[in-house]
Amino acid sequence: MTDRFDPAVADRRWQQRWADAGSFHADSNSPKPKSYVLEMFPYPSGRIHMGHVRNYTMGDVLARFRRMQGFEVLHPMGWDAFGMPAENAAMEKKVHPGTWTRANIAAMREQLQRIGFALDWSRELATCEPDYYGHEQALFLDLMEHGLVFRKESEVNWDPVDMTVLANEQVIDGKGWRSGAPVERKKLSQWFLKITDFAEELLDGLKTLDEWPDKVRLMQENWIGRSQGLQFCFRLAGNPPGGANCDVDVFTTRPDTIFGASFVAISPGHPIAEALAADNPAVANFVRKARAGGTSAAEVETAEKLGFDTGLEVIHPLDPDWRLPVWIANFVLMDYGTGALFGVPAHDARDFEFAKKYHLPIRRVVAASIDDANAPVVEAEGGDGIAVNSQFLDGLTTAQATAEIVRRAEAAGWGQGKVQYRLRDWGVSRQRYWGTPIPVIHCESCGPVGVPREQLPVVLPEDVAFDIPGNPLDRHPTWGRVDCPRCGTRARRETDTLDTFVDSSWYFIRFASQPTDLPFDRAEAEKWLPVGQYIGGVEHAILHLLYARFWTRALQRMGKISVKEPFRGLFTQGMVTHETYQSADGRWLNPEEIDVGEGGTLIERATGAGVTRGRVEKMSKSKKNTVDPEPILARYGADAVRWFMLSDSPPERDLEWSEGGIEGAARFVQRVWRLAMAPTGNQGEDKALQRKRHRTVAAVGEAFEGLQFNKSVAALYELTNAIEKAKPSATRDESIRTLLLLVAPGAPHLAEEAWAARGEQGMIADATWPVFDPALLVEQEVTIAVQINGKLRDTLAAPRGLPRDEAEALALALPKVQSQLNGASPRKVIVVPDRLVNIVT
RNA sequence: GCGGACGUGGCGGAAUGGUAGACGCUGCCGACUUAAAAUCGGCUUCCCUUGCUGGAGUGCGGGUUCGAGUCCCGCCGUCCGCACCA
Repeated sequence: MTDRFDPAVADRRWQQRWADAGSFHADSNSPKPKSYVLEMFPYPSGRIHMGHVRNYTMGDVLARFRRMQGFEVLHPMGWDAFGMPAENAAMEKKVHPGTWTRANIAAMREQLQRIGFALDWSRELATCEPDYYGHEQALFLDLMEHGLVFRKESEVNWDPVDMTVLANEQVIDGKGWRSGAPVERKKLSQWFLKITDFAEELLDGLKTLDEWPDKVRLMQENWIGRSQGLQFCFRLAGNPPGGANCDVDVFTTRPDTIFGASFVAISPGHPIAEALAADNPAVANFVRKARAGGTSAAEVETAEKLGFDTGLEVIHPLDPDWRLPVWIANFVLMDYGTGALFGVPAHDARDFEFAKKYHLPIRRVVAASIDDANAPVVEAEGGDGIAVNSQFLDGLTTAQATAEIVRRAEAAGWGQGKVQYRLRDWGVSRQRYWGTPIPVIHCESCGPVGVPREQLPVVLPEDVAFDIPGNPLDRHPTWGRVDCPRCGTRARRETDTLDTFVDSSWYFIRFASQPTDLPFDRAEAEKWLPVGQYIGGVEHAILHLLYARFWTRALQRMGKISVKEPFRGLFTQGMVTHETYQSADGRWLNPEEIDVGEGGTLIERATGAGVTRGRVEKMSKSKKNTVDPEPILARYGADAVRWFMLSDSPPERDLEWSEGGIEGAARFVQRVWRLAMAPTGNQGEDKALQRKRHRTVAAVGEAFEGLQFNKSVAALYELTNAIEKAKPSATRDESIRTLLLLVAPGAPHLAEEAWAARGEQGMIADATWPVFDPALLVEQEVTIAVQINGKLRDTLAAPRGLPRDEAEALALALPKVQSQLNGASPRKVIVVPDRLVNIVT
């Protein structure tokens, strides 16, 4: 028997055995209870990074734990394989995006297998393959047929050099992130999914997700942004009474401040503004200027409020003689509410700033009490209070006044209560090649028509070139030329592709069931769904998780599936971080570029200049602080790397990579191995160790249930320490066996190798999770703390269940207590059985 | 600006209102060894002290309680999300 565990041999051996035995194959027809464990699937960038390793190790531990508990486990893996990096690679390296992507997938699959994850590779999928995206196209057609898809002109960030639409994150200081060209705003006809139809449902559904982090639920709640208010109409002054009864529609959450209005502001994109701009150069000029402003947070923060007085006036709905000027203002958003608002400078910070600048009236209509009606307004007061200077509302609370105005507006017909959402419909058009083709054909006479289902999948053409910017699908000579499926005349294929977030909105359903002729088989998918535990980065807290929830609900509404929420449990894990180094002139440096100089100072090898130790940050190429998992795996083996990922930090927090940490994990692997190699067949019972064993089984199981892997590691270290200190006994042999079972989810190769070496039957991957006896969890001998006035003075050993009065007597008899009391008798004695005695003087 | 989380040794972090610092990392001392590695034993919150005893201690200031890292109030700091959403 070797005295060292050799991962170089053992890792491969067991990975092969598991594969040969099909150990992690998920059987949909198994009679066992089902458990679906899923980690967010990776983008195939080319190499696995430490973040992946941490994410997938957590899921793997849970999956293996569930199997040992007797569940039929679905733990699949796939590839979020469409997206821009493949096209960038195509442009830079002259390789086809598909070639690049598939090579990356092959490399990363190999890396994942090298770490020994318990994955069902038979269900592997890649979103860039027609056998995946073809089904997605079918689902898109379903959504179209149910009225959940529409086409709309919308403004996009357009990069005129790369000839493509950019996401907001890709616009840096007003310039395209790749080309550096100033980004233009351009109106394009784009495809949208009606996620706003589900706003209320998605919001309400959050309440049912009690296994999600509060933080994520709150973020989604804010993102959906429900607000209740009043939508009402202003009539333009001078319009004939019999004309249109609504000229300017506005929305407000503060109807109670209606008597504080001093202007109406409309967005530069508002139809009235556009109409005025059409024949008034001054207006056109202003509109152009107002729209030029950037959308970044910093620009918005510092942007000056700009306004243009149109000269138009509207009539106050509650006073026909009261006229309000209509301004065009740059801070009014066209795509929220109605694109118009009434300004109440006294009670809204933006309106206040605007009114100050353009010398508009500032009129208090809310005060702390009716007596403060004429208190000066020095800054906008947005809070609730008592209505003042508001005619019939005077004296009412904000809530009462709001209700009263809504009631009157509805009764008189000039407005009505309304719920407004911040959530926008989901624009899914991308002017890119490497994505799912939108299955639509544009016909001159029939309009956009869905591709007939028998023609699916609409496959991306392979013969494309990336030597010139823009979407190769647009300039492909034949791909776009098709006949209209409805009238047969010459038509044109849609060349936009779908946002890759669509691909990731249903992959977890396809994992559960993958027939060839359908996106999924309902009955089979429902055996597994919802995902029991989903694990991924918090950066997806909003977009991906919201889109997947929407998609699932849309499928449910269309009668394709009965689950409403795709992910029952969600866990957002922290990042893997590492220290950083910067040169004197601010360049990030690799640790290899640094020498340690005299007195421990850091010196840049190339220049001899000083180096500063930067903050510990998320591993990233730009900060040069990445650690490639591959050489670490080669050096320490899969189990040590897995173990380190579980140790040290609570999983929801960041984990700092350290050499010491991985060394410690590797050391533990060898300690367990040495224990496992100890001779068996010993006699005798060790009661203390027996209790420790049972307590550890309980503690590790509980920690796994709560995904508190760092606590499971600590408990296992304690058990290991206890076994090492114990003398040989039958209990000790049994404890070592238990240790292997408990370690198996985290360090499976070690556990298998030791299991086999000890002559145990079968693979430990198929073993049953140990049970514990609750009666053995409590010690029979307890240590009771003895306090005087809450300060610890001594302890005393006592049998468990010692009566209160006996505990009190024992405590009072202690010499230390006697000397502290100095003859005085205690005023009061608090006894907590088996825990403590507190003597109050 | 709005919303949220967090603050405990040299470091990562444990602690149902009941012995703060489990467990790990680092460091120091010792054993084994020709030596090194590996391994094993011990110490490692701070202050006074030879040691024992003692005192202080969970960001800061108050409060509730026999008892507070934990609960309440007010500050300070760090991090995260959203952001002209009417």
